[in-house]
Amino acid sequence: MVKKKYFVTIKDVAKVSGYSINTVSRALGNRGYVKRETKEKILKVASELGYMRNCAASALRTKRSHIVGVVVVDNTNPFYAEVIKGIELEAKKYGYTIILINTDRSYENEEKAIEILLQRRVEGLIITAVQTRNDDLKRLVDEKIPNVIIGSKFEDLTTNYVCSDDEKGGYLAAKHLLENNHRKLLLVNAEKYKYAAKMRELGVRRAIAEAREKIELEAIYSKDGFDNGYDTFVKFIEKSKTKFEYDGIICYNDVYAFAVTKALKERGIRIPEDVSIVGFDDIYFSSIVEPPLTTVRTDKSKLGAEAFKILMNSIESGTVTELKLPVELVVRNSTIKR
Amino acid sequence: MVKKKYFVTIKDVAKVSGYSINTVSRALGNRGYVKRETKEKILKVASELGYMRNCAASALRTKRSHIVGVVVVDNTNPFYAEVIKGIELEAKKYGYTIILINTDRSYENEEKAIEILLQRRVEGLIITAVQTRNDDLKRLVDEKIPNVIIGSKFEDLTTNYVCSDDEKGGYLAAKHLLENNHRKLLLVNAEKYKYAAKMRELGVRRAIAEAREKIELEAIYSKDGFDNGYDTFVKFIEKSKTKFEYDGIICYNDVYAFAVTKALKERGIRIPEDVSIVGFDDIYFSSIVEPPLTTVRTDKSKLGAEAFKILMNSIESGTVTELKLPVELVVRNSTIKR
DNA sequence: GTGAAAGCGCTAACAC
DNA sequence: GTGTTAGCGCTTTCAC
Repeated sequence: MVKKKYFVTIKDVAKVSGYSINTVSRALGNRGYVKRETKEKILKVASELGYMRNCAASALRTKRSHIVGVVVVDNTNPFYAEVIKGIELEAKKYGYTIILINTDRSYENEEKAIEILLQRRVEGLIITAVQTRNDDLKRLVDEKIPNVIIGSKFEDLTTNYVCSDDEKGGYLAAKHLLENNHRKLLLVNAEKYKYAAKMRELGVRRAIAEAREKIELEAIYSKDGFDNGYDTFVKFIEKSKTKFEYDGIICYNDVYAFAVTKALKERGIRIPEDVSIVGFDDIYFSSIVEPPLTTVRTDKSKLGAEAFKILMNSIESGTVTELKLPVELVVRNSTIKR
Repeated sequence: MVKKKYFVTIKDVAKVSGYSINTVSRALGNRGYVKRETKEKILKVASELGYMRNCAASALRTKRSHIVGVVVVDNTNPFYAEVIKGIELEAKKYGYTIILINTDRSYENEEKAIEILLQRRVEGLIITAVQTRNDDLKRLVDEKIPNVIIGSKFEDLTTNYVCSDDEKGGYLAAKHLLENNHRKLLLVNAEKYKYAAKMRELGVRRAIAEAREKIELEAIYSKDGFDNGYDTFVKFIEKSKTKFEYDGIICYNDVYAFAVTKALKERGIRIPEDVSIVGFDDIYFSSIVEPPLTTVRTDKSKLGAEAFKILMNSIESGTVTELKLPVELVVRNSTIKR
């Protein structure tokens, strides 16, 4: 057995300093009236003894854990990774820490994650939802447990939301291609049940509807991830026996764009000479790949930071906020004028 | 003020079920003797009332928080992201959760992170160290707080370590180039104070020492990250007025390799025709970029999972473990026979 | 098998 | 300003 480390308690500090437990508690907690020199003496003793406050104990007493739960689909996804970073950094400023749980895209895991976090008495939850079901989230809302959903929205659920302006993003992507004389577009979208997929497609279609000329648009839908995107796209282009005829492809996100790029390159189709590609998110690697990817930039760490702030507000004052962060088109070399 | 949510306690369950607090506790905790039907009754009441155990309370009582602290340099770095995922997944299996803190490469932040986590009474810490100083880690070891260090090693610190076989990796990378008739090598390494950088270079030099022919090797050192790697490399090649003359480049990791690739492409130097490039880590994007990167694969999520298991052992039995995970050369198209 | 009582480390209410 | 007391929700002796 490892030699158990015993921590110094305020009781120890009280004994050594000669003050009562209570006075020590107040001195250490910067709260209530304590004579300045008393406080200094206590602080000195505390630091000499190596006192370290026990958060579990004070959480139990005050009913505030200063922990928030963060539930994401996959922390290795560059998008979520940035979001997490934003949350963590902001939380630090408020004296909060985060417990992170991955759901790996499974509703059951999401449910379990929430359960675990509630047992830990997190003060609130920030969730990037799996989106296949949302009973677990409904329950959160019903039980008035502060939460904010990042990146999606449920019509049947009134709660805090933070997302990017996906519709606008889709619009900008399509507009960019149209302005550069693309006429046959392909949308490689994520599955339709996803809120962001729906909104991005809506934006794309709005841009097309606004166009004076006749624009062709085809849409295909793929499960998440590079491999799924690749497979879906390859199947699609191999099904149509004719030569690849689109002059512009809008992808659900940058990872999809990488997958599409790979498939095209393998078939000798050049980017951007033969076909332009637009991504979404502007993850780190999008500026590095060849050709650098034109994409709709979302502010991922801000998404996280804002989510945290909104959560704090919700905890303090029960406010309900829906925030839509602006997006921005970043033109690089994967698109060209036709 | 938000309507405070009150949680059901075992006291409530006791009152409703008619049993004592204690019996309820035992029934719920699967511990001690409880008659089967009593237990069933209690479980039923608990679930009806929506009872949810308060971890903070039991942690206070049992002195086991079932939380481990995870301190990383940057959770968005694809390498660390995978490590975190490995830790989190393994922790879940053991009924543990993780609190994540980024240090952003600052020793002060690392120190603060550890302090915060100890206040939360985590049972142990898993740390990817900043490596510029290690007094904070020494203190952990001195105070017998279970910890494991991932990816580096301090000669003056006896504790648990998990890392990849960096020396072997460097060796494999260099060997691969040598076997393919490369004769003028460049090593674009990380800063020398980093353990992994040192070991990888050692491996590279061992391979060269074993070679029968005369091999030229130059080494340059760069701070971490794509931009730093790019700047350092560009400065290096622009300093030497002559034409770029290396036929093989070994990079500290894949991100460095991407940076080098970019700089070379911009100068019309072709990969692999003019120069071969080898990376390290095999992060997700290495197989996607053009050309797909030859690299030394490390098992990142396993690094995390093993670290967690070792931490558990250390907590339970005070064992001290040093684990070196095997690496493997993944040959792709960025290297070629000369 | 079950219950009563004490206490983990801390904070809050109320005396003094 | 400071001390006394009670109690957060749980587990752990130790009776019965």
